[in-house]
Amino acid sequence: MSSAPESGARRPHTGRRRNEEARQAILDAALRLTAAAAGPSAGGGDGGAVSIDAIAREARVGKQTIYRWWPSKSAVLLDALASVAEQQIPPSPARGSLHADLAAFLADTFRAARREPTCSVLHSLLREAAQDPHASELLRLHTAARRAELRALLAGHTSPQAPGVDLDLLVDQAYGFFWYRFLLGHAPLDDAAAEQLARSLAAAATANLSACEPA
Amino acid sequence: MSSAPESGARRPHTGRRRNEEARQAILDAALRLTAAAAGPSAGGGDGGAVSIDAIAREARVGKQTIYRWWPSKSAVLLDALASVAEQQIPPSPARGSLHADLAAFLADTFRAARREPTCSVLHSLLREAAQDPHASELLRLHTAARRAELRALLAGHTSPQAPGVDLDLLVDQAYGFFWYRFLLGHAPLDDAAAEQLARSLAAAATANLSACEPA
DNA sequence: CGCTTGTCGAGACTCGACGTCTCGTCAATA
DNA sequence: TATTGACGAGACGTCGAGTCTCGACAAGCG
Repeated sequence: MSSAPESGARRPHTGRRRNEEARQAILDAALRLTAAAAGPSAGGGDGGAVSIDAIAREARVGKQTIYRWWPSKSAVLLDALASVAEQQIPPSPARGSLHADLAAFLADTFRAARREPTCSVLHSLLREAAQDPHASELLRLHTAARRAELRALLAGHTSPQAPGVDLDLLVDQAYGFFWYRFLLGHAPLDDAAAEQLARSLAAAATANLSACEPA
Repeated sequence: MSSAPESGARRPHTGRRRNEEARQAILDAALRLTAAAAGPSAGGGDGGAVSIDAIAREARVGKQTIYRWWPSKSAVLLDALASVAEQQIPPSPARGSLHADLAAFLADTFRAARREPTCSVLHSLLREAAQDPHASELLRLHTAARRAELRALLAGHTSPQAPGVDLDLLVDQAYGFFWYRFLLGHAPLDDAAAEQLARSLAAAATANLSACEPA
């Protein structure tokens, strides 16, 4: 994440400066290769493995230059994703009903995850997260902001402190659904799915703590 | 999966037979090592990487003996998991309310995933699934039965063919929630979580297609 | 009994990736 | 101008996957 390390105690910073072009080249190469490895023909985008060596070669950069600024491949991918995601997801729209806001939020999320190179990078990130607890932590931190957005959206629509409704539970239902389908690919993550999921979550959120037994 | 390959056209089967002890030793070694690699002290159970070489060494078996019968490490782990899961999850209990049945089902699932060596093996499986589409397919197939159980449970309680309620959506919400928390580990998968998730899903299932706008 | 077939344990082998290390070079500061 | 530190390039050690070969062994068949 921290591609610009904390200069901490205001060091005089003698010596050669960091090459900004190299940084961009590395990030771009990571995006390009990850998307390409997903298969130029197959649109699946499962993000075939991309090695650090390949990124360095593609970026015309020494491998050490990567390891000097990023602790792991996950960190590089996360930075690369951040450089793309800035102009990916539109800001939260006007406030309508809970169901409408939810549907819009989820549809935006799903749509961003369908686009390249985001799709392939997310796959690679998921792979790293499953492998390395440290990468898992990084991914958690990186998605925390978006999670908080969803949580705030839910909180803004439910009755204040309605007991029996755990917002974190709903957030995990939403993002769990997303990552689950994203990983397994057994069902689509399209606008229809976003719409249905929004309806389901809205129903769960509004049914506060009333006993749910239909009989 | 097919540790007993299709004999197909009824071959006469000349030559030495498969060593059943070796098969068991491999499965046991896979379970033992995966659980051990998770950290004997730390109860996290994130399932540190276990190599095929290590399994072969632990099982006192040639590496080729593993590759002869299983196509990949995932297949070995899946078989090992299956040999454990048989006596892990109790059969579906008596039918009560939707909420009660759901809570019982989820609690059983979560509980099984907390036990060793299941926990570590699931982590390894998740890692493999994220890496290799083929492993992902294997995992999907292996969990299909349990998914179908949950789907049947839901179908048995909801009004027949209630429009607007997509059972697959609910199943993905449940299992997505499970895998999401299992991967990230940011929140517990305990009985309380199962109870809350059951309530949320039951609410979503019973609120059929009525417009969910509270306003 | 031998011959054939196919598995067994063991280990050497290639291949690819990770991460470290060392060059000689180059830019910026002091 | 000397020092400092990033730069490209690439060698290196390590590890795991998967393949291959080897001699030994166990079954069926003639």
